[in-house]
Amino acid sequence: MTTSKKADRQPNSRDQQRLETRRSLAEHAIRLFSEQGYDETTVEEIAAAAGVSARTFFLHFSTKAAAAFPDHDARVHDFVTRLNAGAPHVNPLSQLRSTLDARLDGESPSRLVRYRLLAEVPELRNEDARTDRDYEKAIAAYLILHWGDTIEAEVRANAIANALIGVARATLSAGGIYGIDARAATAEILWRMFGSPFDDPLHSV
Amino acid sequence: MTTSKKADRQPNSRDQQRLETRRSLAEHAIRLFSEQGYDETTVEEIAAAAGVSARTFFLHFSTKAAAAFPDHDARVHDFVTRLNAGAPHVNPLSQLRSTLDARLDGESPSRLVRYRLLAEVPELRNEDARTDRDYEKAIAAYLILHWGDTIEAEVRANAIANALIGVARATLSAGGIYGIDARAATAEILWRMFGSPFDDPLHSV
DNA sequence: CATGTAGGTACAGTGGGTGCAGTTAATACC
DNA sequence: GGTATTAACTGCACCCACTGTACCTACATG
Repeated sequence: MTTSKKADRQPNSRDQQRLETRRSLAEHAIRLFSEQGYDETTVEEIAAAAGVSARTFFLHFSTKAAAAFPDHDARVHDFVTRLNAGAPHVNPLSQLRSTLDARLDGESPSRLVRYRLLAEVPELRNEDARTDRDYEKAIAAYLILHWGDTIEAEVRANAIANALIGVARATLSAGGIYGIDARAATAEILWRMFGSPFDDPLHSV
Repeated sequence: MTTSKKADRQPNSRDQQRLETRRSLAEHAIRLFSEQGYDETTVEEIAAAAGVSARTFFLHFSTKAAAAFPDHDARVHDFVTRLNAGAPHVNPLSQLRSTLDARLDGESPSRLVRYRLLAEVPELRNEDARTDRDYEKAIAAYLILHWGDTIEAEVRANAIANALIGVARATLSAGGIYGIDARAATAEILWRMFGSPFDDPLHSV
C-alpha cells in the first residue's frame, strides 16, 4: 500500500464521482421533502431524481432521513476537534461556551433554511433530535474527560450537555422561523438567564 | 346517546378486555425487548405472545416502539393537569418547578427498570427522546400561556422547556443505571448549579 | 330479541432497509 | 501497455413495520 489511511490519498475521479452522487442525492432529497412532504417522498423518487438506483441511495445514507443532514458527521467531528483544541488550562466550561458560540455564529443563511424545514416537518424534527444526541455525547465525553470519570461527574456532564443542546435547538429553530440571531438568543437565555456558571474573565459581559 | 363522552361510561367487559389486551401486549413487548433485544423482536412475536394477531397490535400502539411506553399519553395528560392546577397567582416557573419535582419524586422503582432499559437500548432511547418532545411542548405552551404569545416569550419558553427536559432525562437515565435519586440530582444540577431563576419564597433552600 | 357497534381477524399492499451476486470502469502495479 | 484490483453502482430477492379494507363475532343496549 502506498498510503496508510485512505483519507490521506489525493482525491481522484472516483472520489469526486462519489461525492457528486452523494451531493446530488442530498440536494434532491431536501428539495423533494420541502416541495411535497417527507412521507410523500419515496427513496425511489429521490434516487431517480439523482439518476441512480434506490440501492445506491443506501450506500450513501443509512436512512431516508439522513439525507436531510448530509454533513452531520463532519460537523460533529469538527465540533469535537474545536472543543479539544483549547489552551491546556482553560476552564472546560469556558471552552465549551466559546466553541458553542462559534458554532452558532457560523450558521449560514442557507443552513437556516434547513432549520426552518426542520421546525415545520415533524418527521424531520424527530430525526433532528436524534442527531443532537451525537452532540450531547460529544459534550458529555469532553466534560468527563476533564472532570474525571465518576458517577457524579457523568450525571452532571450529561445533564449539562442535554440542557445546552436543548437550548441551542430551541434558538436555532426560532432562527429558522423568525430569523432571529441564534447565538444572541442562546447567550441571553442560557448564559444570562440561567445565571451562568460559564462566566469567566475572558467572556464577561 | 346515553352519555356525552365515552369516558363517562361505566367500564364494561369490552373495555376491560381491551385494556387487558393492551396491557398484555405492552408487558410482552417490554419483556421481549429486554430478553432478546429490540431489533430481534418482531411485532408478530409480541402479538403471538399476547395471543392476538399482528394487526391488533397496531390497533393499540401506533408503532412498535410505542409499546415500550404504554402509559405515556396518560402521564403527559396528568402532567399538564397538575401544571395548570396551581394557585392563580403563583409564579409560573415555581409552579413548573414543583410539578416537575413531584413527577420526579413519584418515579417508582418499577419505572426505573424501564429507564435502565431505555438507557441501554439505543432504539428505545431514540423513541424516548421523541416522547420527551410531548413534555417540551406542554411546558412551552404553559409558559407561553402565562407570559404572552410574543416571539421572545416563545423562544424563551421553548429553550427552558428543552433544557429542563434534557436535565430530567439525564438524571432519570442515571437513576435507572446507578439508582441515584433523580429528583435530588435534578434539583442539585438545575436549581442550584444553574443559579436558578426558579427560586421563590416557597422553595428557598 | 333485535340491532348497532367495538374488538378483533385475514389479506393484500406500500415502502424502508439489507444481503448478495454481479457488472463496469478507474486505478494500481509490474 | 497489459493485467489484477478495487470502488461505485445495479438488480433481485427478501424481511419487517405499518396501512386500508372488508369481514366476523360477541357483547351492549333499548
